[in-house]
Amino acid sequence: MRMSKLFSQTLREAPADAEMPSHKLLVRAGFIRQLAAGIYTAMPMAKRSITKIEDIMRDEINAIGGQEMTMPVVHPAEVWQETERWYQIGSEMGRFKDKNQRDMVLAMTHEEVVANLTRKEIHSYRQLPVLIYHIQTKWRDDPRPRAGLIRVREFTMKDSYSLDADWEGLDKQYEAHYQSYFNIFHRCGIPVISVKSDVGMMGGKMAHEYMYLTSFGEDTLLICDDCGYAANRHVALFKKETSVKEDELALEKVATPDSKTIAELAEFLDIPEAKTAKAIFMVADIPEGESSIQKFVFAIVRGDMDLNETKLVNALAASELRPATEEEIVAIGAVPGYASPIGLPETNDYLPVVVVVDDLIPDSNNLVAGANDAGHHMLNTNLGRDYQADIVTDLTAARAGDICLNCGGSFNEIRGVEVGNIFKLGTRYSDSMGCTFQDKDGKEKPVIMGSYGIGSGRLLASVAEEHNDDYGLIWPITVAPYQVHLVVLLSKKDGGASQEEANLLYDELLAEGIEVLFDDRDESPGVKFNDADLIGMPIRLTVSGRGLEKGQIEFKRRDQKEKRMIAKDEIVEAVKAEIAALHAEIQEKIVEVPFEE
RNA sequence: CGGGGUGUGGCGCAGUAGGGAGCGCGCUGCGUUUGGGACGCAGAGGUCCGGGGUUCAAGUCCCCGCACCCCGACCA
Repeated sequence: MRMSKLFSQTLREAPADAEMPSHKLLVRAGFIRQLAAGIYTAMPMAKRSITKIEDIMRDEINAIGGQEMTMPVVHPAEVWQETERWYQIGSEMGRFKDKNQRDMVLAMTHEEVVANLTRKEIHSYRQLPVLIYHIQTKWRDDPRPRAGLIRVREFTMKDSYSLDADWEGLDKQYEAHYQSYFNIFHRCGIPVISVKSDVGMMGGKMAHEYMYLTSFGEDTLLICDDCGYAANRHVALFKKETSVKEDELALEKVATPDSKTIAELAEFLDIPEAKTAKAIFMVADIPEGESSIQKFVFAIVRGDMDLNETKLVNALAASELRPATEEEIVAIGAVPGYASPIGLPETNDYLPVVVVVDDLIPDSNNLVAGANDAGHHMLNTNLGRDYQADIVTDLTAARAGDICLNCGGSFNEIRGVEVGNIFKLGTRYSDSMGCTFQDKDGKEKPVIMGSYGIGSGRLLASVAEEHNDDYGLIWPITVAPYQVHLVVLLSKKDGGASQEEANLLYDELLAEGIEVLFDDRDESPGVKFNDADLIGMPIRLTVSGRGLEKGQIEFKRRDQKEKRMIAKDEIVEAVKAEIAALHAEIQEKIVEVPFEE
């Protein structure tokens, strides 16, 4: 490709709205352009990289038996109603009506379509197992798109779906993906770890996320350096230090002016935060058949702990959970800032109340809690005696320094970007959509499903995030839009010899099947070199009068400082050898990763 | 959805006290230059986010919207 014809330009300065290095560089280098919040165009060079990433995905998924297809982006609402996700998912789902006023959905993912196909196509155990996949656009109207391509609303994802006759089959396909996903990320040049995750809106039995670790990541992970336990903060389990059980003391109401927060309260009473009970108020939607009921949730954790909302959602089997407003707190008869389940009216006109208590509370007695009276708290509150819980379960979020449940080591907290995930769906979709087959024994059984996704744009951004320096991007050979950046330095002195030589070399490289970006623009050397560094192709060749005097061409790897002068008639071979070497370097990173439950 | 911020040529920004729409880069033409974002000369390019209002006069003051960014919530 001649840069003089390339449909994209580099920018000297990044737009003010970019913060992450990958975002700034992808924009500056001319790879991406924004159309609206979370909606981007992939410019020609980004498109080439994405195609390479997707070809790696194809290669790996084909290798474990995948069959590529294409499923629609627009779905009739009916299939989403059948699985009830039409009702469970809120504003994140793109909905519109077609010209006949039929409800339609923009695909967020494709379980419904797969299930719809499965029930039509799969009738016998003889047709199983199956692995199908496609690479397709998704729309998720995220409340807060951010960080360039990392978190967007419209994106392309490779999603595969496994169909099996039994659970052992699912395990096999799940574990095959487990390794093949590592291969995909390693071939793209990024290190990842797998962590246990919440199943979220997908439903199902087991899930892993693949995390690319970076301080700019949006997910918080807890990692035990001792035993290797790694989990998303949403689900991380940890060993709670139980307090020594004390004798129950008498309930006592005390004045605690201006002590609305736990910190203020502990300070005022001069007690540790662990001796207080923190109440968090939420309103939950809990599905019941095709509709759902709202409940007011009173969540209680010890004052020194944080509520983990994912754990709360799972405990309630809620479809939505949001903080309660002050008005709502008042409406159930509690006093904001001084609320607790003690002395709440039995009934209220607003919503039914559910009290959910962390499993540390039954062992922690004589805690200070709100008195439901402005400026007052209760001393020595005890679960069971002073108030009752509807649910007692693990509700708290693990933090750095917490104790690993497996080995007693302590957790580190790190940030990561989720670049892929795998789910054991089980029969969640088969049951609701009636995907059954006749087994060997003649009985009708539900198809066992799994689903596995990787976003290609997010992966591209992660590669850019991993591979850059102060001057620009540094693409791994497997993902680079072009393998070689050919620069010609123009000079009138040489009578156009450099230009002529560069043209010849360009044609020769192309004839050898090498992908070349040729900077044939009438620009000064500084501009060309800076652009070459910014765009970041793995190999740079420079044709100039200076080198040609000795019959040589300059050769430089983007990820290395040294430059080499190579004889003109050896340059093509040298480039081919270096490309092979770069591939070999990537190849070394592709390793087997033992599957961990 | 809460909190914070920003909207002025393509990009980055300035715009004092309410009165002239500017600067740097980029872009066009001509010339000189050519190994790390060159130089000279001449140019083009603006609904100052939108809508109301105040005023003789609004980029600037007031009201109402919208968009985008950041933190949180949520989410793959």
